[in-house]
Amino acid sequence: MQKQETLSKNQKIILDLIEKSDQPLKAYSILFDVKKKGINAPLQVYRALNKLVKIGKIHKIESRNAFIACKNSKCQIAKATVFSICESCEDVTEIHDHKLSEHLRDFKDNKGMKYNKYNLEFFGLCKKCI
Amino acid sequence: MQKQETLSKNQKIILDLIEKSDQPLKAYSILFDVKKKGINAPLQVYRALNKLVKIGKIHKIESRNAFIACKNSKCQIAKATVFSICESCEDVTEIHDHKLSEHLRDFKDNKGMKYNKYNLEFFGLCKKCI
DNA sequence: CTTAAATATGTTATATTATTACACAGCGTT
DNA sequence: AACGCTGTGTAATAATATAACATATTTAAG
Ligand SMILES: [Zn+2]
Ligand SMILES: [Zn+2]
Ligand SMILES: [Zn+2]
Ligand SMILES: [Zn+2]
Repeated sequence: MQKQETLSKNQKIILDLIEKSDQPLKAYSILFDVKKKGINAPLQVYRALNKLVKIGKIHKIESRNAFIACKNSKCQIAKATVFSICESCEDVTEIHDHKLSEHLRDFKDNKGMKYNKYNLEFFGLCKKCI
Repeated sequence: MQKQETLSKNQKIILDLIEKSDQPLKAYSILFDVKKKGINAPLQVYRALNKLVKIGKIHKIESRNAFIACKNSKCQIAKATVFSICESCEDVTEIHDHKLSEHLRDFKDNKGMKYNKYNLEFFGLCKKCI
């Protein structure tokens, strides 16, 4: 809650909207929804989104070009994200699995690369859609 | 090599191009390069790309909207991809790590979801860029 | 061999996603 | 006051991807 206070007007408006949705929102759908609040241009949305991603308040679902709020209060994990995505209903859930996180955090390739971030997306069918 | 034979003309042209590059190519850069071969429209490129992704000859790097050839001869793993991406020079490498693959293959969430695919992207700095 | 289904092609137009460029405002530091 | 930093507003445009339609080619079945 400490960073929340420092958000700007546009950032707050857009974060509020994303947090109210339990599913990912697309940039232009966000734009449509916030026009009534005086945000008129794509760039205003993208600027806020970029900032919110950067500080870990939201995550981008890369395979869907959509943005979802992070529910994890201790989210220093903007840099370590795992999602499950239903390919039928498009339901997206953020996964927090300690064991999996450990494995990913500790992963070393054989090229001497230094990792500071990862994003993992699982695809399949959710309970409802099986 | 058995599936290669069944590729169509456009699919072959585009796969050849991608295989000659060791780095991911973007759709419109592919389009530019294959114009001399009579492929004139984005849709012709995207159709070939979609097919090649589907049969595992290439993979899409989701965070970059780019396509890279799969070098793994036994690539039934179109549905289980891991990449390392250098955020400085944008070098991309496909990772085949047995242990990691096992963990990902065996991963079960607590929602009863049935996975059939995953994509993992590691970000950081490669040896050259550190 | 004929027919039907499935796959691929070519073309035009359009939708969707994202950034560049420019002008300026507010705030804290020096 | 001058500067750096972050944010805003606006217009224009770039980059990525798909819809819709007409036609051709390959494959599989009858
Ligand atoms: Zn999160
Ligand atoms: Zn579902
Ligand atoms: Zn591969
Ligand atoms: Zn590098």
